[in-house]
Amino acid sequence: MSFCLVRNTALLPLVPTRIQTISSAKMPITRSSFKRETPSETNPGSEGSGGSSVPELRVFVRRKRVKKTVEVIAKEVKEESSAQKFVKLPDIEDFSYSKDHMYSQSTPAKTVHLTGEKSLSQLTRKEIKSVSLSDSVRPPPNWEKVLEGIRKMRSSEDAPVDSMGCEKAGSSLPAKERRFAVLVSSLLSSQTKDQVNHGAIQRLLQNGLLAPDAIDTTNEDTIKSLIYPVGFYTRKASNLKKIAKICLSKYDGDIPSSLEELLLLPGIGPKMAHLVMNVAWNNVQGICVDTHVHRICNRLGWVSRPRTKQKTRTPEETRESLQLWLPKEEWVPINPLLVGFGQTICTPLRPRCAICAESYWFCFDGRL
DNA sequence: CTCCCGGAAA
DNA sequence: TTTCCGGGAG
Repeated sequence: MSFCLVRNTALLPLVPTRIQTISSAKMPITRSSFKRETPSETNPGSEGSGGSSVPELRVFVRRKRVKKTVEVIAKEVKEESSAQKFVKLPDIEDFSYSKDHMYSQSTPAKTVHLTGEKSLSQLTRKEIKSVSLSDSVRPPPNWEKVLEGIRKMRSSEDAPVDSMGCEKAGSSLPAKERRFAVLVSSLLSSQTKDQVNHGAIQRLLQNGLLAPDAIDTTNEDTIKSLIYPVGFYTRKASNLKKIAKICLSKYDGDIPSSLEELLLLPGIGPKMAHLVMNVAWNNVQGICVDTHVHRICNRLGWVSRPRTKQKTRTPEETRESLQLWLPKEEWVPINPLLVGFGQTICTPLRPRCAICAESYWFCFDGRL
């Protein structure tokens, strides 16, 4: 079953396959551009969320009018016929699902922005060839039950991430300082045990060095010795200085507020950038996928390489695959949940399947 | 794919 | 003693 957004954010089932052509007129495309179907008598609501599909929104764009968009489209889906290239449409504002409406049944699970100059809502009908919904991406069966089981296991066992996670950094500070603290904590936390990172942050804080101007004027060796023994402290000390300088010169002492700008900072890659967006800016651009999330999602069979059943090979692949079906309200909590689970039970080596409530039924990898 | 690094576990 | 754990960068 597919779903489609119509006016007033009502989410109604669509007939199974369909490409709707939007012709004529010059109005921007809106929710009401989608053909609306009344709920069918085949009780669409009774399906469990595990069985329902995630609509994959495809927009076919006319080639000449929107050059940049077409480039992106062509890059994403090479095997489509040259006549009709499409882009999977992610999280465009106008098309996001209303949170309180049938969220568990159908999920937007879209994150990649249309990277062209225009968002979907800015395209005119002339520029759009057609819009369709397909049901090609299905959430894994029973994912909600599995998640619930993991939550139960987590609530009875303490993981390092619970007390030391870097999202706790500087929680008592004013907003701007807090954001910087989160950024620094994220930077230091990579390749580092949570306790060690926590200690380093405390030492920086005690020395008043959790601020860009202070770091900028402090000797690199001093910083180095304060953050020791976090992993790769030498590189991190120098990255910290560079980041402080960038924050001061380009962002008025604040931290960058977009994913792209965060990624430009030395030592900040996709994992940390998403974490900082989530925690510091409270702006969910994507799932923060670290090695635990990567490993566990593959063990559970929750992610795969596009159009295959193969495991994903990198955290980035996992993130994209997971975002295709996981409801957005789970994007933030999934990280601490699975990290803790991965630290204590579903460990990379010798996972404790015997005490894992889910291993018998659901786990494909650490199976007994 | 390799390197960066310290500490913990095997 | 060796192996593993953690992201990013070249």
